[in-house]
This record gives sequence, structure tokens and C-alpha cells, in this order.
Amino acid sequence: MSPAPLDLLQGTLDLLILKTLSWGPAHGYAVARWIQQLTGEVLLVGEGSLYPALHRLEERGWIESEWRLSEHNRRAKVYSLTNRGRQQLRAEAATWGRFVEAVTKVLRANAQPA
Amino acid sequence: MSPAPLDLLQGTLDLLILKTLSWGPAHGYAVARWIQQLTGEVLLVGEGSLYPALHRLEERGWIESEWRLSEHNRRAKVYSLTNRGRQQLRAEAATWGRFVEAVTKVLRANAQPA
DNA sequence: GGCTATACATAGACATTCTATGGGAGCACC
DNA sequence: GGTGCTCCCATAGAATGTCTATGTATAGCC
Repeated sequence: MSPAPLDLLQGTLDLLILKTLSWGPAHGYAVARWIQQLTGEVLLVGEGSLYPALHRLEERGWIESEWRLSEHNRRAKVYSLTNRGRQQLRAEAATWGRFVEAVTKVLRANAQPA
Repeated sequence: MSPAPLDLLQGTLDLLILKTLSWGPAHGYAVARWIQQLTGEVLLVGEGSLYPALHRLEERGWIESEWRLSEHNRRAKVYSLTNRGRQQLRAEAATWGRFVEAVTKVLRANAQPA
């Protein structure tokens, strides 16, 4: 059996959403499915996490929305990245990189520092 | 100037503490300093995060404590990893690895999945 | 006496994620 | 025309964990 899906670490959801939207406008449901597919079901974004996050990002001016019809002929709120959102994405990606690097340093060490 | 220290992502503090204790028993203050030094000040563990975390880990049986005297001749609560703590460390390290890999997949992608 | 570093601790604010639940609309099938 | 499935949005409430701020105390140095 495949391993259980992981809980998201706080802060990474914003980064993931911004990143997926950098590929072009999309509605929330699609964002969640893309993340799920790309990670091989490792990251599952629940709708109760997704929609609050989208509202939050929009409120901060990093994304903006418009009602449209989806490929499946359903009403859908399509989000796109704003310029400030693009900036934010760069910043958060850099922060994520620094963070992973730092944690990795600790995990790789096999003795206390002098 | 060096970049600002990062906020911890939820869940990673436990992992970091367990890892530092895998090098041998230590008191909380030292744990915080080691993490800080190893990461080049990128990760700063505040005392208000550290001590609650230590109590949490002890309550869960992953670490255990004993009052001793520190190298500086001060009273110090020295923590050590239990067997269950060692198990937990392996589990959390593996989870962390899977998580980083998953996020990296998304960050590296430059188009939506088919 | 005053300062800094060491060492532990807690309260309260804060942000975010998860679980659970709700609704509605399109489409296929019997 | 009813049933069920996928799509799509939304919110409330609980749970968790981190941060800021504050308090205590002792050792050692000047």
C-alpha cells in the first residue's frame, strides 16, 4: 500500500498555490488536483484548507479572481497571480529554500557543534 | 547584512530537537544554541517555543529528563532520547524527507500536469 | 553593586490547518 | 424522473503549535 498522505506544514500551502497559479489562471479545485497529482498523492489539499487560503491570498492582493465557466461547464472562480503575487512567490520560494537547507544541515550533522 | 532568521514551520521543531538529542543528552538551552549555530543563525529557537516543545516531547515519552548541573555550574534539566524517541526521530525524518520531495516536485514543475 | 550569560518557565496572542458539513449544478445511466 | 458521481464553492469549529512578552534565579566578572 502507498504511504499515507502528509499534513501540510504551516506556510507551505500559500507557496504551493502561488506556484501552481504561476502556470496560468486556474480555479481552486484544479489547483488542489494538480498538487495532488504532481506529488503522487503525497500532498492532499483539503477543500477546508484550500478555500480559506485562496481568500486569504486574494485579500492580501497576491491573487485576483473572476467568475467564469470551467471546462466542465460549471461555474468556477478563476484565480490569477498579480504582480505582487509573483513577487511574493519569489520571496516565499527563496525562504523555503533557505529553510530546507537549514533543517538539512541539522539532520546531516552527527555531532554537536564545538 | 545577513538575512533575517526564519520562523519555524509547524512540526519541524520536534524533529530538530529529537535530532540534536540523538547526539547525546543535553539541556534545553544547549539544544537551542546548537540549532542556531549549525544553521548559521537561520533558525533561532526562542525559549517560548523551546520549553513548551520539550515538555510536549517528554509527555509523549520521546524524551526523558533529569536535573543535573550544567558545564557552567548551573542547575539544568538534562534531556535524553528514549527508545520510542529514537523511533519517532526516524519516522519524522522520513516524513520530512517525503514532504520536501513533494514540495520540490511542485516548485520544479513549470506547467500543469496533463 | 551592576552587568552579562546561563537556564527554566508560563501566559496570551496569533496564524493556519483539519474535520465536518452544507449547497448546487452538470451529466450519465437505468 | 430518480440515483449517483464528479465537479465546484463555502463556512464553522476544533486542534495544534509557534511567537512575544514577561518572570525568576544563579554564576561570574568588573
